[in-house]
Amino acid sequence: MRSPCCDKQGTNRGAWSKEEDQKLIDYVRVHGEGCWRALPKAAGLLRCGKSCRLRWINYLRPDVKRGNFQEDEADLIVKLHALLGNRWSLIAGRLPGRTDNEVKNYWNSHLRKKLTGMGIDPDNHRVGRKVPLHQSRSSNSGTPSSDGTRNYKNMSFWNLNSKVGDNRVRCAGSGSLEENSSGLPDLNLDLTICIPSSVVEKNTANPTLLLFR
DNA sequence: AATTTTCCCAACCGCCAGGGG
DNA sequence: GCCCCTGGCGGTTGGGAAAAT
Repeated sequence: MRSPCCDKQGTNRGAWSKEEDQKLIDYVRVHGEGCWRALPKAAGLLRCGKSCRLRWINYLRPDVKRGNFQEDEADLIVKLHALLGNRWSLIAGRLPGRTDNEVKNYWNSHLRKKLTGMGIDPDNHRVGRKVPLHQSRSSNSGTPSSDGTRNYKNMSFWNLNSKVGDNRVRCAGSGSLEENSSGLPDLNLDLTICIPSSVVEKNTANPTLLLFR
């Protein structure tokens, strides 16, 4: 049994107060990010290091973009999710100022419903049929290695070059996912934003394009 | 206006990978 | 090669806000 990341006794939990936020901001400004385990004590916070890291990354970091998602951001998330699955950190990495938590929440609360309402299975991005997720967690979250463990680090070959606002999101690799064991065809996604809606309308035979009407 | 239900999101939890000793 | 520690990730939850009754 692994020991907890910190001593839960005597640590604050739940929502952060303004004072706590300020202490964390002040500390990181002076000392920079890192060494999260030691940070709470050094910064005078009664928080676990993990909690500090999360608070900083998801909320306090100066480059965090807050507010509603733009339409092109939502489109990009859907496209990247079709390609990468629940790889929120990778998806967020293509959305400047957005965090994985934010993307994940937005997906679960908005985009999932939106797709479902359009008759698209949000798990596999296909129209009108539910494909068994025999791979469980790994089925939509990365490329499982042969031993069943996640193998994210090997994903660099995707070499995605997205640029929100540049109308350009392209997978530099083959752009397709290999056929899986269920015999389903490749998604073959070309991640190009802002396809003229008139063009998309004519391509309803392509399920992936349905997403972006 | 009061109560209940639903929705959203910040925060937590557990697991995993990588690095160092 | 093994163990421990830390950072990072994705799934889940709890509580407040908003909407519905």
